[in-house]
Amino acid sequence: MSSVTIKDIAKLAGVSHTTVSRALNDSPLINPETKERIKAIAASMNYTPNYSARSLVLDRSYNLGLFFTTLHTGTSAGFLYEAIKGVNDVIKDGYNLIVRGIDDYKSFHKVNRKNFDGILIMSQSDSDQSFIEYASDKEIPLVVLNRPVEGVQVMNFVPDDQSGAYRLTEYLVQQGHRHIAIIEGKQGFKSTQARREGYCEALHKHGIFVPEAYYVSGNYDLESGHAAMSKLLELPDRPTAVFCCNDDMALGAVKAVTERGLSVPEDISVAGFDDNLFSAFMSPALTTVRRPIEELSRAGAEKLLKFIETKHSEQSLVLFHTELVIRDSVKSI
Amino acid sequence: MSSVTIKDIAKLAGVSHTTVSRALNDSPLINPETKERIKAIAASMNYTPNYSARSLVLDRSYNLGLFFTTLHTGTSAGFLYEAIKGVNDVIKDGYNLIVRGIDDYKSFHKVNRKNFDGILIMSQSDSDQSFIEYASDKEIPLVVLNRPVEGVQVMNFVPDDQSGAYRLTEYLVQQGHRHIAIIEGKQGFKSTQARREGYCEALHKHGIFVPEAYYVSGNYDLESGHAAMSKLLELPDRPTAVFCCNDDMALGAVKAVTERGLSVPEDISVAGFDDNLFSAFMSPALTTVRRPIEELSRAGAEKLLKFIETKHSEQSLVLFHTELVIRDSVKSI
DNA sequence: CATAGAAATGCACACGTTAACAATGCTATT
DNA sequence: AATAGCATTGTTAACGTGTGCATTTCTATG
Repeated sequence: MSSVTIKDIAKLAGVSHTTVSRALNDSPLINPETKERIKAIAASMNYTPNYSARSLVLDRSYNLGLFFTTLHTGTSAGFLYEAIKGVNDVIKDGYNLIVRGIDDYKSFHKVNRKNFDGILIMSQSDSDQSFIEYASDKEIPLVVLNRPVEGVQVMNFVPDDQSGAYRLTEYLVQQGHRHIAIIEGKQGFKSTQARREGYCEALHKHGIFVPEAYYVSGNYDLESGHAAMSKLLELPDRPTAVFCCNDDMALGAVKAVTERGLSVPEDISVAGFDDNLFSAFMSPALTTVRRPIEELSRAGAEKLLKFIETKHSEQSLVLFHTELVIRDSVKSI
Repeated sequence: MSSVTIKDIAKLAGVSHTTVSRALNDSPLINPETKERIKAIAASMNYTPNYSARSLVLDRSYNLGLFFTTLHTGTSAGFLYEAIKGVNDVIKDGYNLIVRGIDDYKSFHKVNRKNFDGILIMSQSDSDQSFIEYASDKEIPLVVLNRPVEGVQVMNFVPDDQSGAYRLTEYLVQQGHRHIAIIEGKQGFKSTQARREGYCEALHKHGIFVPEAYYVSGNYDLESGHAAMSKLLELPDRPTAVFCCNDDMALGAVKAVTERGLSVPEDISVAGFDDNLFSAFMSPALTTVRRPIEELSRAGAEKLLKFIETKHSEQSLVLFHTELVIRDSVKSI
């Protein structure tokens, strides 16, 4: 039927709707006995509050946004999964989590303070800078994950990709590799740049020169890893190790190796980045860098909620440690 | 600053707020010239409507729910990803998509007609039957994906898992296998049952007896596939082929094979189910059954939107064809 | 006993939007 | 010229909830 309102309850309880509102919100103004009585009646009528009405007067939407740069190419399934899980673990029953790709919005019209109590942006590219600025402009409480953002004052949680890539590359060098290629991430993504820089930094420090042909572009998906590795394998001066900028591409790369009758790591070593759920179960198990996306998402969500409650924020940029995970896909030579 | 309302616009335009409302909603009642003038003013003040107010009076929330049985064990990353992508592709700017695990709700309180214009349930288990009944009871427009649901009148979109499993198993038999084991899905999930039944049906039809030890339980995640295959490999009468009830477990299973120095498919054949994004890139590429989750989600979302618009639904159960995908992980013997 | 003050409840309005109905001015038809 | 009818705009109430202020009742204190 039509839903019951506090006025219906009031009528039945013989009080005003004000008293009902206060009782259900546990106001100290109300006599404990009446309070209990009203709550009982409400339960028996199985009343559920109209959040639209509440939102209107309280100026809160109870909506939280989790936005990705895109839900299409560049965002891996594991990445999405971990982020959603992390955030959903933190938010209580009181909030709705709205998930969307920024590039799915034709206009940002609907994104404003009335509609969102807060926003988490899983930012992967400079391309969403305009969205970040828009949200900041609208004074929506804002947490940006994954990418360090400049120019705008936001709460920022990012994994230290560069030093992760650095340590991984250094590890390859320590295993005796001197011919190390890189399969890069999606063009324009900040993470692509950070990982390449870590890679270059390590090689430069050890005085290793990288020929142009060892830089191969990819876009973070499986196929691009496969295609890139295929190119590398046909090089006259084939590398002994390949750093793939994420695990998806590493899986594709390994495939390219095995389908030529070669093997990892005997004929060529492969390393990845992210430590996806599946990476430990690849054959061979993938050496990679763990990026704590779920923890980072959880921390971001907690911070956002606290900010919404207290309107007070302290720290603005938090770096999350990335960790070298050594498995079996790199050979010592 | 504080946001602008239609009354502010009205004041500036020298008309009543009703006229503004009508103008912005393209009512034919309004003189085209005033309409344009008002729209211009609204844009210049960069007005954005308060959806809470609109929701209150129109009795629509502009929220759509996409609910999973759980976001924890049993839901693979690829599954979540495809579903979200499919639905988000369909819904327009006008709707918010709220993603959540049903088991994350302490109480269903917030789930009601006022808060959700419609709900998609990606149902994986009988355990969410109570949620489905709850939503149906509240008369929320409801689409159930992935699992055929009984007892409740809903719009239902499900992949034909059983016949997929049947065809896959029959294929294994055609390749000469007579010792075929199964690594099962999560206990209590409907898909687990359907796939087992397809498997049994095929073997029974070909008069093949399955020893008790060939039924090994799993829970759809990588580790369980690994553990289950480890058990099978230690059997005195080792199977020649193993049907893993999803691709994640197949990956784990392959791992168990290779880390014993054996190889797929030379020493043992492995098949999966789902056709995850990564399956084509495994080594060897996985023979599996494609389950069109993204298409199915898209179809479900379209149906839901149409129902919300027209309040009219025709067909109630739609079966989606599953397709055998033959790759390299099964040997002919 | 008078009264100050606390405890409990109600009245009335606000939030921003839509829509039924009323009102106004104008045109065309008789 | 009177009037019916159309085009356009305004008046007012409604959606369900929360809250400042007024009101009532009761208790304790001098």
